[in-house]
Amino acid sequence: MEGLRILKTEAKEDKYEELMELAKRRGFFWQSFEIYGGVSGFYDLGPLGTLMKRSIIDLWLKYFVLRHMDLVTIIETPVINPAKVFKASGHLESFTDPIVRCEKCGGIFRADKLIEEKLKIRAEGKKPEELTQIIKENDLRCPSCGGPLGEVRTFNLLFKTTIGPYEGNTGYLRPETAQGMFISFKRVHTVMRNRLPLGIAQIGRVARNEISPRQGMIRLREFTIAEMEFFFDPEKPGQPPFERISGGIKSKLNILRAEDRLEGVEKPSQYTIEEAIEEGIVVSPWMAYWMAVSRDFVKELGLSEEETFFEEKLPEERAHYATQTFDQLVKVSRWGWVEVSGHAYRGDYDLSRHQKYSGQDLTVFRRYEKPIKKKLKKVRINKAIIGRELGSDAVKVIGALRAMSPEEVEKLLETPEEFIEVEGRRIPKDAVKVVVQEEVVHGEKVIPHVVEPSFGVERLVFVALDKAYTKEGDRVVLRLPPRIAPIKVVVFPLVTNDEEIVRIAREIYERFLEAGIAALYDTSGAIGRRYYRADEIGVPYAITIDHRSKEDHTVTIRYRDTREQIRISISDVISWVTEKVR
RNA sequence: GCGGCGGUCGUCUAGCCUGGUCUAGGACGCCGGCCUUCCAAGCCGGAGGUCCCGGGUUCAAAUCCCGGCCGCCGCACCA
Repeated sequence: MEGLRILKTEAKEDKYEELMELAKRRGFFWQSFEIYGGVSGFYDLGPLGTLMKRSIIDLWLKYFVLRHMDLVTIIETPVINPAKVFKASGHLESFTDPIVRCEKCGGIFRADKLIEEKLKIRAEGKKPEELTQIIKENDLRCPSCGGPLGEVRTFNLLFKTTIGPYEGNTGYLRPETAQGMFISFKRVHTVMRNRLPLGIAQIGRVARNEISPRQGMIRLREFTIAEMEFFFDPEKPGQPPFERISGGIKSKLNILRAEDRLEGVEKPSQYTIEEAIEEGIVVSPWMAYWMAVSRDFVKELGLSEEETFFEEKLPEERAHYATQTFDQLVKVSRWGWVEVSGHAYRGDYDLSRHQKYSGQDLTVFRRYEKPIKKKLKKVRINKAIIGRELGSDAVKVIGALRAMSPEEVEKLLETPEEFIEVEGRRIPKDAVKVVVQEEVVHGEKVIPHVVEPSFGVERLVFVALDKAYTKEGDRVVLRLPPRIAPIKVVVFPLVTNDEEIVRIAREIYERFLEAGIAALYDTSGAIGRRYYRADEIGVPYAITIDHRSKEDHTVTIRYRDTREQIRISISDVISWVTEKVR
């Protein structure tokens, strides 16, 4: 991670402290359980943070679901899952890290990694006791101080609970929403009239028992994920609707490839989506497509194209289910590049595993373009003849004949005799025939492949705030894009000792509320102070009612970012703002 | 988990080293009133503090000691 460290120092201006102070003071977010001293890895969203998060989720829905209603649908599934689910998904196995602690310096190490590195033997998947023994037998020491190592113990990142009053009935909180989509895939696929390709989206809370979460809102133990499992036929994936993304298939993605990273390259290169697909940089056209959608989506949060890129993960960095993974990184002031979304090619891993563990058929039917005619040999048994000849033994003999393949029966029939012998009984040759039959096959069963774009929503909130936070001298302005601003508009009477001005202001404010626009009404202090207050929480538009409003029924609209003002008829104000923030 | 630094009204902070003068001071913000002025910080008044938590030392603890929690930085960890 040498690269990351270098990039980290690049981010000079550290507005983190100021931003966190603002977030707390004005009510975007703060650490949870404050009155009990706080618990790391948990954050409350305040009034403004909650509204902002909802706006971001709406925007995500617009990009990933509503704009793709012909391809994508959305569901909600439980946070608590029975143990079976994560046995099947591999999380119970792979989400558990064996760790060992140095008794001298207290350093913590992945036990299996340590053994593999030092002894060059495979240690993955071994039990903690076995690992402890290997360490003892080979006298492995602490790699940083040389001290003795303790017992190997496991650490599982899944939160455990009990379902109902039965102790043995273990449940876990989901670490991703994905399993819900896999488990309900068949049902949704049916509901969607067997559509394929088919995206199933879900926005929901997940929990990961991180060892030591830091970095505030960036690494949480409980957070919201917005993700989609996009299912398609690997042989006939279909054509993604590239015309729906900004710039189409010729538009560019910033990608840092794994092979380049291994050679020490730290800067991403630009590839057109077409190139990325044709040159196999991204293994699936659909994966490239959703990466492009993600690029467009993140841009709407206020980040420029230079401030986001896709980093391909190295094999050892990938999750157990993925064959190719890209992280979408975004530049923030304090930590440099931060992951906001993951793009994994999950293949048929999840559906295959659930098919195996549940015993249910999770395949879809791939219809051939033209039905295929197949010539098949079949055994024809004349039960009447056998019945007449053998009486009560007939059932046994017929059963035996059925169990034989056509080829075996053909062999029996090769005898020169007039009869054949089955189960010790003779039956006439003409009771059994092998015929060649033509059958029409319309298709076959296949397990779809899956690509998954997955966003951490709280990170998006933080990243957007971090980007939006700017200062003009001492003046703080949150330059949030209007669509994700928690408060869309604020209404000010220029003065409060003029009844008519106040009345008009009040009336306009009421109309905003009626229209469902998040609006504020502020009369406290001088007008300049009120503008400042609004700028600080990112309200993009301020409506001021002044003396002229009484005469010509116009008001001013002030733009947050430029402080410019335009005059507009009162009758147009609501629709003007609505248009801008939708 | 380890090491370093830190935790005082809503926010930022003074005080801590050198225990008592702290009934914990200030600024901003907030609330009420005055003023009415288009880019915050005019006037008057007010509310607001478990000095992170627990224990110890002491006649006396925001202040010293121990343990814990939380935050930041570094190391480790981050399917």
